[in-house]
Order: sequence, then structure tokens, then C-alpha cells
Amino acid sequence: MLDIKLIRKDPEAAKTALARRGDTSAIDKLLLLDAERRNIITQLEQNRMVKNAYSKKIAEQIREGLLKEAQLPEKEAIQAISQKIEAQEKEVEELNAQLDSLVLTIPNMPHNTVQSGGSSKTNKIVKEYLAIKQFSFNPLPHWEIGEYLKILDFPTATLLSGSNFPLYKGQGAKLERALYSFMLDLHVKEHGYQEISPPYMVKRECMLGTGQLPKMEGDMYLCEEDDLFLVPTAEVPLVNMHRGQTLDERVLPLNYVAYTPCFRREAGSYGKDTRGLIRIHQFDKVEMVKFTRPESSYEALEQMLGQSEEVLKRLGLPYRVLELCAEEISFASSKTYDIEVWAPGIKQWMEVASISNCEDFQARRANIRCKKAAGKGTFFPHTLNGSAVALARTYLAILETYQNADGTVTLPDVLVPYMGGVKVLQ
RNA sequence: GGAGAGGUGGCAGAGCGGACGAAUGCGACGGAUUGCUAAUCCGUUGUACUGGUUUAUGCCGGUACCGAGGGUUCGAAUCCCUCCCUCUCCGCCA
Repeated sequence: MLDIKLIRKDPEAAKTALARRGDTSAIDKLLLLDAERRNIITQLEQNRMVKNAYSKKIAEQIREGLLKEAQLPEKEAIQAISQKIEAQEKEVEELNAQLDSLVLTIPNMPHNTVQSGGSSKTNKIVKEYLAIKQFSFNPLPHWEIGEYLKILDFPTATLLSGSNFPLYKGQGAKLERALYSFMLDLHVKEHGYQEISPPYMVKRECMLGTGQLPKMEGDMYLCEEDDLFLVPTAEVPLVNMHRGQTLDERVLPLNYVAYTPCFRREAGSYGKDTRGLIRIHQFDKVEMVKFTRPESSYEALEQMLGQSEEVLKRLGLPYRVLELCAEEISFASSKTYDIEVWAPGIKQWMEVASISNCEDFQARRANIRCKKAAGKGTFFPHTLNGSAVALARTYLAILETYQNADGTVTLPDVLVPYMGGVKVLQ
């Protein structure tokens, strides 16, 4: 949620920033509603002041014995004001509702270092790690490796849940577990995060707070009976852990990391990149979330990027880092880096991590504030989220990158302890 | 699913129609004092919205907020209704 005061103060700046990622017509509408609202509020509050003064006077006179309970002078006048107040309250309420629903549909403003424009071609490659691995044989796609090793079973998953769900078996299931255990340990032991295991279903307010709703409702799984959403990312429960709270500034920065499955309907995406583990309705992910002071959030973003990269470095996977352009960053984000790994079997770069600084956008929506340690007042902390990293695609990249000519897969060293000493999938 | 209890400031907890934005305690902050890992004393201590003013974090007003929404009343933390949430017990269940 954008700061209406900021927009009021400098509407052109807001429009210029938003124009870089899309439509700005909402801003004018917002200002119009805002002006109308404030105009009525001023009148309303003046009327209430008159009424309050009247009641106070009555109370005093009764106390001093000048008036009996039943006697009420100027009753008609005060009733007329009451009616006015009631009407104005309704108007304000309606304007508030309009303002709220409008402001919730406006995305965050891109940071000034973010490139303008759209399409994935505008994204800037800012870093590349390891050369793409060359094979002496034709590397297979992961679904063929998985089938041969009997560790991936898509037909059974389809039997259970329909298309685009994964089913891992035997060593394959263990590899999944090994991967997220390795990631969690890395972030907890070396990067200073607190491990959280949150609910996988959350209330509607949570989804509004982080910005998935109202725009993306169609992409979410909803349990209607209870109005609970399956989490599309652990970012939602992690950020919402402090929804509606006023934190002590001194607890910052807060660093949380969680493993959760992520549920996404991926509505309308059938037909594109849907084979194997590339795009599935349920995947595992380890996600980091940080709450920081506003002045240090961009420093934290770079740090978080490094922590995501570290996962891929230790797994020995070639990757590249993209700085997303204004139209490609997500709704709540001001600046986003994506990390893509190379999958040699399907010969594609695949997004496995997205690291974003949402500045105070989510904090405003979710009403998360910080009390200043010195002096009065509160401020909105900045929230950051970063994958560290998404499993299914990392998993497939491992199978494809480390496959051998005989169909076996030699696991990266860091995973061996987590696999109970198993070095090769065969 | 059944029965009961309860939701008040950072926390604990009083208030149960008018002097209540709310006692008291704890905590926090500022100060005084004391040489000993502290005690004592004094003071301060919410948030949001909004008008004015200022270069301004500011200052001066106003309004709202005691789980949420509605009702009664000149006046509601307090009375009435609806909803939500939490806790305890029972049932069911991994």
C-alpha cells in the first residue's frame, strides 16, 4: 500500500514512478477521493465538537445540581446536529471504502535503480556463476532420469491429484528432504536466521497483507468453507507473523527462514513449460524474510541475494542473477533480483529464486509498525523476502547437471551427509 | 461438535451510564541522589485521522479508538443485540 500523504504531497513523483511499471490513472482518482474525504471529515469533526461540548455542559450542570436528568435545553438543535453527523459519517465511510479498495490495487513504486520498461528481455544480467557444463553425451531431461532411477513418478501423481503434481519416491523423496534440510541448516547456522515452521493455510487478511490479494486470487487455492488459502509461498505467513503489531525498533532486523510447500494454481499457464518438475501446483521452498530499518533495507537486499546464491554455489550449479525491470517485478516489490539455474537436459535457464525489497509497502498493508527506541512515534519497517531456494527446479537442475552417461546421478558433496552417505543415485 | 469463562494502553489489571484516553502495578524514558553489580525519590510515557502553523522531526487545536459491527441515550469501556477471537472442560481424532 502506498503512502497517501506522500502522494498528496507530490502526485507527479508518484505518477512518474508508477508509470514505469504501468497505469497511473488510479492516482488522480485517489487524490480526488482523498480531497473529498478530508473535506467532509473536517465538517463532521466540527459538528461532533459542538455536540460533545453540549453533553459536557449537561454533565456539569447535573453534577452541580443546576439541572435534573430529565431536563434537556436546546434539544431540537442538538438533534439536528446529530442527524447531520450521522449523514456525514455515512459519506466518510463510503469514501473510505472506495479509497481502500482503490489503494489496494495500486502496486508498489519501483526503486530508482530499477530499469524502466517491460518484457523479460529488459531484465539485466548482473552476475554469472560457473560456465555451463559441457557433456560428452546428450544430457537427458530430468523426467527421463527420474523415470529410469524410479525416483519420480508423474503418472501416480496424476492418479492422485491430476496433472502437474509431483511424486517423489525412495531416494528421490529423500533427496527432496535432504535439499531443504541442507538449505535450512545453512541459513540458520551460517546466515543468522530463525527457523519457523508456519501453518500452510492462512486467512484472507494475510493474503491482503502481503499483496497476493486482491489481484492474484485466481492463482491461489482457497478452502472456501473456512475461507483459508493454501500458502503460495512462506513469505505470506512469515511477514504476517507481525500483522497488526507494533514492534520495538530494537528487535530489528528480524530474520526468519521457513520451509513450506507452496501451492499455486498456475491458472492459464497450461501448455507452456509444463513438463516434469518445471511448473507444478505444489512445490517445496525454503524462504527467507527480513524486517529491517528503512535506511538499511537495500543493504539487506544485497546480503540476502548473496545468501540465496550461496545455496547454489555449494550445490555447484551454474546460475545467473537478473535485476528485474520495472514491469517484471512483483506487485509488492520495489526491487527484485531473480536467480536462474541452468538445466542442461531441457537446455533452459530456470528461475529458482526471487529476492525482493518491498520497502514499507507490505508493512503498511499489514499494519506492521515499529516504535522508535528514542523519542516518540512509529515507523513502518521494510520487509524483504527471498527464496533460498525453490526446490523442484533446483532438484531437476541437480539431476540434469550431475547425470552420468550410464543414467546414474552423482550427488554434490554437500548433500551426501543429508543422504545418509549415499553419493550416487542408481 | 457440546458446555463454560473471557477479550481494557508495551504487559498485568481495576473501572460496569456523565469529572474516563481510562486507577494501580510492572516495564520504558528523562532527572535527582547514593560508590558499588542495586536501591530510593521526582517527572514523563498510546495510536490513528484531521485543521492551523512552520523549512522541519516540531508546535497549537479537534475527532476517533477499551475485540469488531450495530442499537438505546444529550452522553457508552460501562446497558442491549449480532459477529469474531482466545482460554478451560467434554466429545471426536493424528
